Amino acid sequence: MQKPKKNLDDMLRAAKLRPTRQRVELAELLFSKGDRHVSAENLYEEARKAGVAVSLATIYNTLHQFTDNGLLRAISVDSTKTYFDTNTDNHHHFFIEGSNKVIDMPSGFARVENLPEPPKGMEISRVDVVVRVRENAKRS
Amino acid sequence: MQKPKKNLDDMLRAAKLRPTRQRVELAELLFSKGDRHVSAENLYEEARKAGVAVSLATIYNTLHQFTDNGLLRAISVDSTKTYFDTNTDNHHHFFIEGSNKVIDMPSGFARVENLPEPPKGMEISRVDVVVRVRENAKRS
DNA sequence: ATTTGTGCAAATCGTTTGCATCTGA
DNA sequence: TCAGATGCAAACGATTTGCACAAAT
Repeated sequence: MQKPKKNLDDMLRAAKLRPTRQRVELAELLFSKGDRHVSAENLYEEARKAGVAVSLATIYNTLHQFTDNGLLRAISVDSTKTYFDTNTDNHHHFFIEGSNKVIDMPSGFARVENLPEPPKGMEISRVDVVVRVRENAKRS
Repeated sequence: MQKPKKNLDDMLRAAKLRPTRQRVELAELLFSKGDRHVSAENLYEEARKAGVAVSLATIYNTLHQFTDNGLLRAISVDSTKTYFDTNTDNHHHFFIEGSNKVIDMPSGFARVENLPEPPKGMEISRVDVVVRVRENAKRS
């Protein structure tokens, strides 16, 4: 289910964030088009194209605030960039080596079985599965 | 150094790398103490303390060469740093949030079931599982 | 009016690169 | 010898930060 635009303000308020112009506009970009994976640079470009005036610093701030407040999820694959996932449900990812792309795996797939006990005094906060894929070896 | 390094030399040769002084000494640091996870900065420090003369650039080069040749494995958890694992077998990791530590999970644990088909034209190169853990919420 | 957020540029941090100099086979 | 390695410093790219200004409540 999609987060309707009417409720962007509420969504932000619920996340204890003031619905400022930038945050609302970025939220709209992020949450009105289905699940996505964006990098800061990405979103910055997109905002520019959409005529949304925001600085890169604010993009970073906003992405982190959204993440800290559960609106986004940061995913770390092996590129040097951080990607943010608008889908905060439990699901995993494909990572395309070479093009450094991240693709959602349909949820329900890649269940992890037989987890060991976490170290003493620790609790599991999250389990991430990244399936690295590469182009099939070509034998033309 | 008294202990013959013949085995290290051979390991490097087998990996198609010239057994230079730096590479042999770094290999010794890396592979003579059981499984470890090091960052470039880490290893640099350790080398310095051990009186091994290497530049940071060479550390990076060496880590990557070792990785490219199957002696090491790069792991990416969500910190901004890259860690290298001396255990190249199939196994997964705990990541301690807060202290950014990486811990090996005994191999055989964390089997991933029900993997979806990779995208068309792609083949799976590796499956990584990272179990993020944090200190238990204290309820005292 | 206060508090909180934003923009900009400079600063940081991990990592990479260019290039002159060495070194192992 | 001489291709391949190394060291250094400068270059880099992503991200963060300091601080004056602007906007939300």
